[in-house]
Amino acid sequence: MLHYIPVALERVRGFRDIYPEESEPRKRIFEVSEKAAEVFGFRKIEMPSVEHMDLYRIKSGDELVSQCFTFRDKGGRQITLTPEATPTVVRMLTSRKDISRPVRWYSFQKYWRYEEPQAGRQREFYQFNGDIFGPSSAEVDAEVIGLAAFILNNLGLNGHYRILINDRSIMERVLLENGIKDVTKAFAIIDKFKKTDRDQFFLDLEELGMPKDRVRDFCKMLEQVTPIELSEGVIKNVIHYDDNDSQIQRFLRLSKILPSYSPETFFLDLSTVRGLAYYTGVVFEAFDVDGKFRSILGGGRYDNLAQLYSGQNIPAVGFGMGDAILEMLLKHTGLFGYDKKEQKFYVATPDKTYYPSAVMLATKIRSSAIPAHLNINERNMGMQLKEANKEGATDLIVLGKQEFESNSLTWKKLDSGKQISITYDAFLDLLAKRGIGEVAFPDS
RNA sequence: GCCGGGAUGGGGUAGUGGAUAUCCUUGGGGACUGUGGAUCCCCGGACCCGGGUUCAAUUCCCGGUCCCGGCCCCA
Repeated sequence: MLHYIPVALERVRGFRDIYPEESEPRKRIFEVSEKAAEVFGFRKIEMPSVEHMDLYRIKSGDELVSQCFTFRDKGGRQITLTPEATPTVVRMLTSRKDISRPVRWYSFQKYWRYEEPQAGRQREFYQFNGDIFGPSSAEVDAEVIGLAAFILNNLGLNGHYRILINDRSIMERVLLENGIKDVTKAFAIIDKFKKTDRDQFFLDLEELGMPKDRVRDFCKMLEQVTPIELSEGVIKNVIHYDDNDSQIQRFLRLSKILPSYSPETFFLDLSTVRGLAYYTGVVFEAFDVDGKFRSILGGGRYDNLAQLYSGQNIPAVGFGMGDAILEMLLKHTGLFGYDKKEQKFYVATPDKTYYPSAVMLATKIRSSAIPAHLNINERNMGMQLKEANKEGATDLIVLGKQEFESNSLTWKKLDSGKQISITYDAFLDLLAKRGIGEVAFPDS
């Protein structure tokens, strides 16, 4: 007697089952992102699902460490499921000294975080990651940010999102000019600007040393979101610089390049600073235009991280993009579909005696990369027709006694109902000739 | 880790301190042994778990679990 234990079959909290209805549209996210990265010249890397805990202790705070899925291996080492890509990518890069630069790498894999699940946040998620290591020009920044936009545009999201851009090195100077000493702390506060109550925000800034009479103007400045090509006007108002100021010139150059990747997509937003401590230059974040969701992707320049891990000085810029918000946004905008209308055969067998011949035929069709279903149940012809429709077949082949004896096939288009008889060899001929398209139906 | 709201077949739901728990859908089978998505018929399938109150709990109370959302955080 078999007993079943219902409790043991429950899904683990924060993890999700993905059925074909979801998995198929999701496939588009992966295909589009990876294809985009490849046409930009990025090459794919694959990373382990586990790392030594110490890899994250080096650069991250207790927060991240406390969110890790950790365990001890049989040798007592502390191991964790990877919570993010960057440390591993940097580890992989610095442990190989023979790789020529610039290095363009992308990856798209699973990560784990032990935190409370909520909208767009699970304990297991996929993240796309794209980075360029080596040169640190504005052109490199632009290429990475351009890739982010290219992916979203190719998913059909053009006009549904915008990418907010800022530069931390410039912001740092702005803050210093406004009397703030602890810049890191200020970044953390500004990062929450959009969520914080205005009066509280004023107090926080004053506490960090900003004179009372500056606070209001500073706030106004943070509220502005300006098309990136108009950056110069904004920057002139917030900081003193001359023509030899390389940081400023670099950012202005970036703002001239970006619109060529995608017009009306990029905006200067001084309140975008990102919470992470290790960003050193440009930072950026993509949001849906309605502001309904959390950020779709985020990244920036992190020139010091390789130094921290290995002593090597390797400038870097990159971004990460999770699957969850993207999926929510695609659903919201009606773009979460995958109706690839491709040809699909159903091979019906009124008489199971000839089933082996049907298999041979299906194998020929399948070898041409066209899906073919076989009638693997005991069913009468009526049921087989119904099943063919249900499975989304476009074409029906009948292979029974009549066909077998005359060395032919009955071929029916399911949308029009048109039906012909064709010799087996003629069909194979059409199959062999089909190029990229469908197997042509000889319309009389 | 903290806060709020939930939980009835696979999905969506109705309802109840007591009797065979409602309806729709999905799924399986048939009407239909060589040709259509329809229709009709039949079948399967649920009160999250544990404790308490009660003669009696799916219903009321408490705890847990999970789900949804928020906080923290956002690499």
